Amino acid sequence: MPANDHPPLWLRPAHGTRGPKPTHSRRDVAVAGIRIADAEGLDAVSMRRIAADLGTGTTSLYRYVSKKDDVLELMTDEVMGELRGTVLIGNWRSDLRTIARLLRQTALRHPWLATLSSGRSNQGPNSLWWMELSLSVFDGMDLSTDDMLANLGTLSAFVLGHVLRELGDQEAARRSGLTHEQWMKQQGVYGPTIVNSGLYPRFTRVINEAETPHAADRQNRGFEAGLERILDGLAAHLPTRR
Amino acid sequence: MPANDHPPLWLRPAHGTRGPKPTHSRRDVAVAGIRIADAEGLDAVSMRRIAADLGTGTTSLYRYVSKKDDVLELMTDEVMGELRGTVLIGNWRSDLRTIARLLRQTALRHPWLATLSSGRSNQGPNSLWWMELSLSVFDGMDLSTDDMLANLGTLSAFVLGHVLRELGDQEAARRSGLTHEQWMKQQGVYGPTIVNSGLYPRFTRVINEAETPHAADRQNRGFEAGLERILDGLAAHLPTRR
DNA sequence: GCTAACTGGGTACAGTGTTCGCAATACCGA
DNA sequence: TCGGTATTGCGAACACTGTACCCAGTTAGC
Repeated sequence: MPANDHPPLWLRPAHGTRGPKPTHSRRDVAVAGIRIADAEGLDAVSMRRIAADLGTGTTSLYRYVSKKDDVLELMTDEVMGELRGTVLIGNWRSDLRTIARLLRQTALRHPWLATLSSGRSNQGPNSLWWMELSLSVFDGMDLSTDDMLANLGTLSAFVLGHVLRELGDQEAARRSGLTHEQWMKQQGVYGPTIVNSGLYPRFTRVINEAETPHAADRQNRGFEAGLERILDGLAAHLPTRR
Repeated sequence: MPANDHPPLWLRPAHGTRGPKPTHSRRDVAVAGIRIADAEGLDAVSMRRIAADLGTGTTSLYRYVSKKDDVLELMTDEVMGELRGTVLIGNWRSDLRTIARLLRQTALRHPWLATLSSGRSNQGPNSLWWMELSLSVFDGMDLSTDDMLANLGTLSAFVLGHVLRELGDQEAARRSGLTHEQWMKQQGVYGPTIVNSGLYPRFTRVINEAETPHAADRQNRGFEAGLERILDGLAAHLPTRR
């Protein structure tokens, strides 16, 4: 058992009672990190950079946080705070749809969020609040906790996976300076090679037909379609009503 | 349009025809990277480390590859090669199930794979072959390419998302030196705080009931259950048979 | 055989996260 | 009111990272 040398972030008091009052707060650190990540990507978020934006010394940040991962956790939970105020109407299908859409929108607004929340699950107050709200969808239905978690897990796995692919496509298109259609059409100069090889007839067809109209909101429609299919699938195994 | 200073990996010839024969191959580099990543995690994969394992100079690697991202792409495609030889039986539901399971098993065997394939889509020959195989599931059904992509997208988004969560849980448990049950039960010493706060009654119930028997294969059952629900959902919108 | 292309690899540079030590500060108990 | 002590801010330093640049040695094509 490799004893953690640092106690978990959310257990440690934000600051002591003895010495001088801290100049900033954990929230300041999180907000600065979010601003940088939104504007320049997650890679631009470094301790030195955050400190510079905050106008403080680099290693002063370690008074608020014991490792960089803590900063990322703070950022994640701060963003999850944007979901506070969400109200559900009491119909599981409609509520799960709302949850999925809000999650996606938040993740698209902060393109680094999905990457971060891929791995570890956040324990911050806002994340816990969101978890609690999500669980409340099943209030009154007679489900085991395992079933509730399985349902939520399936849904959020879909949302997470879908958003990650959306963002991947966006970045690929952006970094080649092409629109989605142009990019699909020639796959970054690689397309012709794929087509000409003759090895991938079906994929070739996908490339060639990639110029359907209104492709701008293809992602939206793809998400909505997938979401409905998932809700259909869940419905088949859930009590009929509530 | 930020012109790419480096041509795409798969377009450049692996080596020239003029000078001395290269000592190693791209494949050697990929395999070395995979060995390191499997054994010590993705963070342990550095250019210096790969070079050391290969018994060559660090910067010599840049004869095979123009940036580290290329190495990661090579690693991904090499692993996708493990899926060659997959045979489908011609029933879409059964075939999609096979695809999802194989994808998950591969991603669990190489815990870094899901993280990598989150973002950009791989263009390597093995990845293309797998894409082609996946598309072949819909042979004979009369689907638009958009529908085919939407279906595959929903499925693979679920697999990716689910595997990422599995791996996240595994690592969280491993890094705290606890079993999944113990970890769920006390959330790394944080659980009691959550419970005592009284703010999260539903989540508290989840924590308290987290000690169901046979929890070892909970992930397996969760995956299979979610998978079937997704297939159910797809079935509702697909032509009846093939 | 000569030239041009190519490979191997050392050096160097600008970053990174994080530990350590020290001065300044402000609360707590006496 | 006055130490004593916990706490903050922060510069210096360390061990890393990816990779651009350079040069020597090697081989294929003309």
